[in-house]
Amino acid sequence: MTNFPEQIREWYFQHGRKLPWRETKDPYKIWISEIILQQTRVDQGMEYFHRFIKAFPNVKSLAKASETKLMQLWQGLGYYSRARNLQYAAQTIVNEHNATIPQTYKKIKTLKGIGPYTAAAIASFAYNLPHAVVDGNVYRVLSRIYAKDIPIDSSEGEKFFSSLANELLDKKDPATHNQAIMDLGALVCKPAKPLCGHCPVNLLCAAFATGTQQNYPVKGKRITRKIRHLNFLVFIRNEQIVIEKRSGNDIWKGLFQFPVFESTEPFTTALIKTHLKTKTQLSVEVTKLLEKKHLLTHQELHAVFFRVEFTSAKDFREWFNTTSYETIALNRLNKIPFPQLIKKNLKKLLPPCEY
DNA sequence: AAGGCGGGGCA
DNA sequence: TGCCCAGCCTT
Repeated sequence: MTNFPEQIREWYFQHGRKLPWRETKDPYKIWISEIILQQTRVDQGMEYFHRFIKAFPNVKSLAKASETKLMQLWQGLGYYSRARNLQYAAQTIVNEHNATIPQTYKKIKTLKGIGPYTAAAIASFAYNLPHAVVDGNVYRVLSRIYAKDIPIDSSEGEKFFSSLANELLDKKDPATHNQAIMDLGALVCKPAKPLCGHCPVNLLCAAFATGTQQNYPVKGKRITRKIRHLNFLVFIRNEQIVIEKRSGNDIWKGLFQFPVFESTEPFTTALIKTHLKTKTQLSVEVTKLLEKKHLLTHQELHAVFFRVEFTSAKDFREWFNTTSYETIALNRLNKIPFPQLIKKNLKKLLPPCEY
């Protein structure tokens, strides 16, 4: 296996991807790209990267950004805690590191949102330090080459593949080596239908030798989807619509939504009406606008949108003043960061209007 | 050690 | 539909 690094290095120079964050040694840009690319495909993250760097070209501008602006730039990318942690880390860098990104693996890893993978990525790409990256690509490549049955999502697996990756690492050029093994995973050693005929290390691969590529990597945990029923209430008055910001330890933290009631069973229009009457002591008209099933990795959301109308403006004001909701003009809705579930259905939910 | 966190692409 | 993606944080 001694020539593994040479083989993938050679292959990388010929077939590797040209990516904007590879054209620079600026640790800030590399950091941003790595956070965006956590659990995110390169294609999906590309535009976000450009917009983000344009809006926040350096650590200081990111540190002092408004939360809304931040979430707006992240809107649609998912895993929103990444954005909040990113800003938290930027503030740490400004306050404790003189606005300079730390230059050792250990110090980099103490920053919020930076784990073993991202610390190794920044350390190697920006400073050429000898730390092997271990991401989904690396797990797949190494587990196939060695036909290793240890589940990659166990602590034993993490330890095994991390130390293996570091043994194989080309210490003379860690940056290129790390890029090479990840590109090999992304372009050739793909999850389904790997292109083993084009693989520079197929003769070293135990899985290829036995035709068992599909058996690797081995995973232990199963994903189960939790079913939730979200009943969104659409209140509109005088070209204003009621919204609220999501908080707590739940999905979409920091994004906005319409007032919502969650239920264990589907809610009907009548149930919503009763529910509101108990809660507000006021009578309202309720009409169902739209039903949508929305899948997340770990949750199956059944969303129903209801239009709610108070019989009088006075009632609306009295009710509204007892809540912690906000209102926003309909024509300013595009400034508000919403989850994709809401963003994608705005046109169907609202009266014709310029948004 | 386990569970939670988005959204999109692909077979 | 299920799996995967340049993973990490909290409990």
